[in-house]
Amino acid sequence: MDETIRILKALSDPTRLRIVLALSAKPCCVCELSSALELPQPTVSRCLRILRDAGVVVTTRFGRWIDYGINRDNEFVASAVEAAAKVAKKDATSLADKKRIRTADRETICAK
Amino acid sequence: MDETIRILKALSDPTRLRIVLALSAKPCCVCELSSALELPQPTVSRCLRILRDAGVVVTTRFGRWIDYGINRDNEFVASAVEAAAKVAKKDATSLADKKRIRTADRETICAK
DNA sequence: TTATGATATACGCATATGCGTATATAGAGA
DNA sequence: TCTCTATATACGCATATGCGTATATCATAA
Repeated sequence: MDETIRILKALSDPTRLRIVLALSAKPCCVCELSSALELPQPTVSRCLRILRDAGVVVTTRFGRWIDYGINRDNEFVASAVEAAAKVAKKDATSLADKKRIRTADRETICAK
Repeated sequence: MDETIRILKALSDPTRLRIVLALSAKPCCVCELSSALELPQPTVSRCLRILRDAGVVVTTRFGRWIDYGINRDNEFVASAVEAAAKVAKKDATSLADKKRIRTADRETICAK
């Protein structure tokens, strides 16, 4: 139950839920999120740390980047994210975020 | 999305989730919850206020008591509670709570 | 092995949260 | 209408949380 609370707590912050919903569209790295959601890099990094500690997201390294993705292996996470994504289909911010995430290209973003 | 955040925030507290899981077994009043979960009455009342404001629970008056129940009309609430209940099936506290809730009798509790 | 760049952490601050204790309110029943 | 009692709120306190700014870390690519 403690784990469930930690997951709910992690999801119950606007910035973090925004990130989670973006990740549910496509796994991506800190810089892509930071760019697409227009959030400072430390903010994104901190949010992801909390989400990771709670077991909401998992990481995979791809060369110089670390990809974050939804931890669908966790049943509770999977159903909670799915339920939230359903609601988010009517949310302008989330829709715009997803669009920008899909077209985000880290080669371009990071080469600056 | 704001509503979703409010629901998640309301659920992401141990005491409140405990109450919600108990209510998912049987709608009941403040004094029954207070007695069955062994929590001070103001604590239960405050928790229920927050859950109600968030739209997680709804109230019905029955004579001198006010029954609180899960607001299953809200899709997100319904799926979140269902998912949490699934996890709670393996939780000792929650199982014990439910058992006490089912046998709780407010006539006895309140007549003291 | 070193430099670069992606990611993570530290620190400080303002705000939010949860609870215990005491007290108020409001509706049912007489 | 008045009383009783189930429920709600007030207040104070200790703790937790989120973010901006600055800086540290560390794996990769050269």
